[in-house]
Amino acid sequence: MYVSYLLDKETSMYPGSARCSSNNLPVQNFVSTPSYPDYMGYHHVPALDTHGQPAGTWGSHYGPQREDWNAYGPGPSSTVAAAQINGSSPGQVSYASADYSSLHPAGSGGLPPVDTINTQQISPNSQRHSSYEWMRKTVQSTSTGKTRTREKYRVVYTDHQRLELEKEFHYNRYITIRRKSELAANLRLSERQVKIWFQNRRAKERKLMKKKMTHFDGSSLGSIMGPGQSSIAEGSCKGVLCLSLAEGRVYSFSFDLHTGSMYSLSWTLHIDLDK
DNA sequence: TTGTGTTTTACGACCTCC
DNA sequence: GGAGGTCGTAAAACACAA
Repeated sequence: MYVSYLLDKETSMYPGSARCSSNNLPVQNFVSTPSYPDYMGYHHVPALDTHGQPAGTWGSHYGPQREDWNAYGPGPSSTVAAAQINGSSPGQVSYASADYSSLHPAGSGGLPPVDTINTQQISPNSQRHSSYEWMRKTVQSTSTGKTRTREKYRVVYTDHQRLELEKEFHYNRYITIRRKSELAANLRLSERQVKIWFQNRRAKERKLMKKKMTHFDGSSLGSIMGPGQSSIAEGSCKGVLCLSLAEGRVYSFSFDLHTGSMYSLSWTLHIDLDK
């Protein structure tokens, strides 16, 4: 098990999204990249790769929940529970998907009938969606043949869906086919939606990292450095040094060569508690 | 309230890999 | 050839200042 500690003296460098300020569940503020500046260095833990197991909770997959996530209430303890508490909006419920249909054949006992779910019970966001009948089917919206929903083409995922996706992403930036299937079933999304969400999430991370690097010295460092590597941006007085001082411990220092003093310090510590 | 900028879903084009 | 990757982009959803 890895424990990651993050210290960032320049918090302004990684402002959290204020997007959810009106929500009770500011999901992105604790799981998005800004909160994990060393996301790219997050190590996959094979020992915990129990993705082949039946879909369960974050806890069962990854051990104890992060304290940060407690505010979001207990995670689903089973597929059914997930469906019951994920606050699936009418939008998700009604989403027409071949993947979803294959996972949830009519009459199967896995999930309660859509109509029996109180879709307003968990997510504050759900209140935003009054009616999504338009999502029941897609139409060829344009002469180009593009498949779009009748009037709109994008649903807003519930906080719970985002949370679970973020947790999965935090664990592994690339989702396995099996895990994708489980997650899709748990969150009542199609596998395609999960796949695209991960693609978009990786794109977001790259964007943030690029932004971070640009902010760092006014020019891109070009790549993410691994342990033992260092880099000084050309024409810049600032640099970054990544050191692997001890097995399992990675320190990343940012410094200002102009003054010779640290202008900021951030480090990440990975400890393999199983060793 | 409204205008504007940002973020979030979703898609198409193109590429690589098996 | 299909699946899944990145990249770029459209448009809805959202936040927030004026």
